[in-house]
Amino acid sequence: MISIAADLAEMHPQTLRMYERRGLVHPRRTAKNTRLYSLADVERLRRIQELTDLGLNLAGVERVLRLETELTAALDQVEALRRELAEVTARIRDEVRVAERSLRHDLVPVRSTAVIRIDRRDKRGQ
Amino acid sequence: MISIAADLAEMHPQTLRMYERRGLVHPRRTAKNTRLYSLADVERLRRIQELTDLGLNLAGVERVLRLETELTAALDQVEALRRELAEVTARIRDEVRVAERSLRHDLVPVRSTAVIRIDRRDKRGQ
DNA sequence: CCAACTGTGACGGAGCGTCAATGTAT
DNA sequence: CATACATTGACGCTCCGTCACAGTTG
Repeated sequence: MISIAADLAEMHPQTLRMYERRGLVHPRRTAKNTRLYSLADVERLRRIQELTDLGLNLAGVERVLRLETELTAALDQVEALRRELAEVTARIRDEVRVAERSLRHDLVPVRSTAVIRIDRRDKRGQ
Repeated sequence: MISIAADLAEMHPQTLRMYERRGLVHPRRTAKNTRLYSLADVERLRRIQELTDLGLNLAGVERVLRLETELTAALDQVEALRRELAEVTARIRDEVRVAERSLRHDLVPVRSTAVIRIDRRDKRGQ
């Protein structure tokens, strides 16, 4: 299995063994100690090659890979929070509109203070 | 100025010059071409030393530093969004409470539908 | 003239990829 | 027996930190 993984990643098998020894990849092992590389492993190997081609050290590659995962996680979190915030603001706007309409229609003889207050919040919320 | 910077960073002046040539640090220059290191530069030098002590390549150091700034920016953004979201939810809760109170106090003979609708939103909002 | 800066060139150690040798299982 | 895997040792190449030398400036 290491030969085809090396072929897919365009690297020497020895290099793959070295990377495993350094803890950069963790291929599965068969019962008879043969390395088994998953497609994710091969993909990681290609990523390692990109970084080493840029002149990166193996230690640097390791740290960069870890930082990249942290960064993508943080960016995903930013995206999720953005969506949540947009959803909440949209909901409050609908909320205000519904409340306003119900007040206007159902409670015609109301004192105008409550309605005015809600209107101001709506503008500020944008 | 390079000598005291090297002393503060516990590195050889030649190393500092090399780092500048590689673009890792950008010390200011005096009129007569002498390097001037700010405290931020020295701090960056110490960070570089930490990474190289971990076995990092210079290319790796460069990339790691860039990734770290991106990561901290993303984390700061996460923090800001979190705060904003908390603020918005808190404001909508106050909003509902104020509206509810004004309805209860000012408009006693109201049809109860509007009040009930607002109450449900408040619980869901948590 | 000395001290400290600038630059460039060279040397030694370490990391890394590859090759070679040897052993084992299919 | 041939093939593919495993491990280990050794060889070059490059990177990097340091030293050495030469030129400027205060």
